[in-house]
Amino acid sequence: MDERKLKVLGAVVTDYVATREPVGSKALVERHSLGVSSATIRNDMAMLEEEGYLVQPHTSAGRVPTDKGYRLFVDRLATVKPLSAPERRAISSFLSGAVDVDDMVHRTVRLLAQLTRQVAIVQYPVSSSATIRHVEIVGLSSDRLLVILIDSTARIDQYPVTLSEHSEEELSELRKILNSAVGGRKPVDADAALADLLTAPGFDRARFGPIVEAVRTMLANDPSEELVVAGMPNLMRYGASYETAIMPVLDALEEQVVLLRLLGDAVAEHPGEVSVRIGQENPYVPLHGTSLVVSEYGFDEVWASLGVVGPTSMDYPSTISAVRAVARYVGRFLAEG
Amino acid sequence: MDERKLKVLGAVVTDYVATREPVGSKALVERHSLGVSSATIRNDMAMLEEEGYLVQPHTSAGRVPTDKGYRLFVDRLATVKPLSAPERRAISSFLSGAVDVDDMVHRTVRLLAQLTRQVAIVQYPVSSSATIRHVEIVGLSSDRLLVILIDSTARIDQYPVTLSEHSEEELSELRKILNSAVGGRKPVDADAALADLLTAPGFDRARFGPIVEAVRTMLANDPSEELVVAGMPNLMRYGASYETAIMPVLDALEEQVVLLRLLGDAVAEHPGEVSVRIGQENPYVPLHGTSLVVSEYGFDEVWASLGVVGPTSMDYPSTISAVRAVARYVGRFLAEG
DNA sequence: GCTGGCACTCAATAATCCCGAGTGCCAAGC
DNA sequence: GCTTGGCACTCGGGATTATTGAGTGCCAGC
Repeated sequence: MDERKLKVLGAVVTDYVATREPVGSKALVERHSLGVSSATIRNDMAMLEEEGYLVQPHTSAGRVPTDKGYRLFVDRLATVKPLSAPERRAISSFLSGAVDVDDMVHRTVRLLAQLTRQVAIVQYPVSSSATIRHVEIVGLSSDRLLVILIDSTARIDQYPVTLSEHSEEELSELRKILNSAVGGRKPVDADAALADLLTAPGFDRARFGPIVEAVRTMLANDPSEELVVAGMPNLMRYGASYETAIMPVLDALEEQVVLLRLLGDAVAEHPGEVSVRIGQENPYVPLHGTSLVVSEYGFDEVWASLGVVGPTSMDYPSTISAVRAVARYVGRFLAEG
Repeated sequence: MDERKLKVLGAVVTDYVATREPVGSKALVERHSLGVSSATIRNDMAMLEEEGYLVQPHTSAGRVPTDKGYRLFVDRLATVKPLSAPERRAISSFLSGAVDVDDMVHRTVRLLAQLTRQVAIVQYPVSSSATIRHVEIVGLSSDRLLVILIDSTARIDQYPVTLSEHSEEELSELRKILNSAVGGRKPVDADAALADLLTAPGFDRARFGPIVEAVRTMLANDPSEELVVAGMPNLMRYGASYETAIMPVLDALEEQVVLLRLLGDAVAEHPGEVSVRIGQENPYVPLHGTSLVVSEYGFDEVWASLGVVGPTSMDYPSTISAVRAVARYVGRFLAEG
């Protein structure tokens, strides 16, 4: 592809993203030093349109990039736009205040939404090597208990159980049994151990079964299937119409399953780097009008993904670098514990 | 005030809420059986306008209720609109699935947003009689500990602490000390007990001080200052302009302090019932274009508030009864544990 | 292969017209 | 003294038309 044509495409994308209005040949030569006249640019643009990188909303209007155009722009033109020093500081200080993983995820998603001014999504980090650290049983009242599960990544889960007439000794005994059954094990193994325990001779299943089941329920909770979303108000920033642009995104955001698959797919395609899905490249039809910018994050055996959803006419260089930077910082933060 | 004039005001409010368009005398006699002619209605409407209950957006247009008009409507006319059976079932089943307080708050706020199709806000319930139930210390790795605090309402808080070279015996000992210091106590008393503990002879402050401080930090976390918001997308439902209607609400929702005060004020004014703040009655200026419908909820010594924010032209009867119903159901749910 | 020139297109803006919903007022009627 | 039908009047908003100008494609000349 012609050197100048690439430059023209880049200029069209940049201007369109900035103004959100079709850009014409004259405006282009004025705003960019292309060294040729507008007539030449017109010819180039006509060719770019033939090749499917640009379209005219209507005759006698400027050009707008197509998904294909954005794609080429992202692949060949988008130079990484380094974050400003204040932005780096903001990321760093925002995240360093996090007190636990839960807090970190929430801080991250808000940070990302604020940085990119778009809708941000963060998946809970999941450690393939997480092990159960402790099971605790606490009496709340005469017949209500709270069963608590803690894993090596400081994740805590709780589940209420009703059990009449229990003594502190009983609970203490049960606590020991449970901890020796699941302590240090991975969730799957711990679950198997509990299944064995239920049928073990001498175990009072009728009485303590519910507690064991509570633990098994919590073991089955997979944090990697949780995600947090922020920045929905940013959707309104674009004058986009409710029907065509906002509703589909809102719907998609409700469907955690869909989002998880989208994130997973994107990450799988370009592991280790920021991956971009533009408009129709998206496997989920209602989001054909929007783009995803996704990255995985984590360290060692703890990995998950994060990203943003926005209009195809987003500022890719900035968004990509923001997503990348946040992913790196969060990874580093996780590594430091 | 004249019987018929009240009826006219009510009809104007109802029609305006339904259509969002100024309502005229003719449409009024057609849609409501008022038993008089449009000319008479015109006279009544002119008087209502003089008295400040209605306004004309411009000459030769229908009338629109003022804040004062809505106020009279709410105070004197709004008959409680009972919820439909399906709605009751929805509330009941939606809430009964809640597994703990945290879950319940989230379910409640989503339920309320869905029911009223507006932005819902729920404050975390706070029990003035909550007592500390248990302190647990769990080792995560050789130098990382997790300190966990559980109270009688099943609320769990966690805090990470770094402590090199600790033995299981040490921790066990410390656990006993801490639990006997705070167990069964209210947060304030527990905090005092820990303050004493820190200066007690024989306590290795240099070594265990950070753990005690972690507990004290958690004791200071006041859940009543937390709130959850849902239904922001509903803001877009009204064709309201971004600048005048949406931005102020979004801003307000970011300011937890403001929201807490608004909820508190509203509840304080009408304890025990649903209170309504219409437009300019609102002490917070940016929300002068919106109304709040708020109720307290809880049982015994556990109380908090919940409510919705919406345009002044909301459907007050439905909204009020939805808020009331949800508040009652949640209160009942809390009472049942 | 680039450029200036030129005729052409067409969305968006402005200008204009027109309609009818809605009003206020009044005189007549119950 | 209310209520009512009648009537002249107002004026926002929708439809229609005119105007503008940014932008294009094409072409002949450099």
